[in-house]
Amino acid sequence: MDMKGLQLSLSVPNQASSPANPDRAQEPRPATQETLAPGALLLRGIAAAFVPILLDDLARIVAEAPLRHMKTPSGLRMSVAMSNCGPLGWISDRAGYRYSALDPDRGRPWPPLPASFLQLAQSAAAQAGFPDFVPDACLINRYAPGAKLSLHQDKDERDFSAPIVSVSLGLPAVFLLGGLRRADRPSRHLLQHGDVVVFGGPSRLRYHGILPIQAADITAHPQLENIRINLTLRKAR
DNA sequence: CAGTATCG
DNA sequence: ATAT
Repeated sequence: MDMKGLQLSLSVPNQASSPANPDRAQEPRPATQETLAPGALLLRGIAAAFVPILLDDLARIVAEAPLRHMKTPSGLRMSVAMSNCGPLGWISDRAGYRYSALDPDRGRPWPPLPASFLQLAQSAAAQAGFPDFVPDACLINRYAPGAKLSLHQDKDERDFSAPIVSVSLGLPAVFLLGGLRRADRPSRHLLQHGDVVVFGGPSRLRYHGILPIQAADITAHPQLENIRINLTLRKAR
């Protein structure tokens, strides 16, 4: 049977609807914000004005520190390709999850955190009630169609008082936001190009994840053809 | 357990 | 959805 047709006909609970008018599908969306949970805020479209400089900086970063598929501690390949910038980078291998000042693939420091990343993250954090956010790590995630990130907690940082700031570019994704226990049923939220999620305070340790990405035609940015890029800024130390 | 396999 |  045609499972794709069936899935397209099903509504996704708790998920925002897409624009009905195709002519407006890639217009800049007005900046709106939605509280997903206490301490978790979705800022729709706020990265739009930053996109050209973000992509320019991103191209230089991944030219120096290439995206790669890390391994889980159990030795399995992650479907999301990752790199980092900033003083610290999140890495995963058989030795576990941790932050490292050196890119293990190159034996060199990660590229610097660009001003564009820092300014966007601090602006988003301030709007969410975290005016003093100073990230020291940015994880870069590249999702091709089919890539996903199953439900997990960000708990490798020393300082849980700082929020996580997550920037979405390119293909849309369904974001799962769970509770503090893995068994808590997640809510679902559509993340689109230019959206930023900030989660901190009582939501800092919520389980979260991304459903498998679906291919689509976004057309606006050749660098984002058929991929989703997620920038996740953190204070690791 | 940031993945995958298997089950009803 | 559930085990791991």
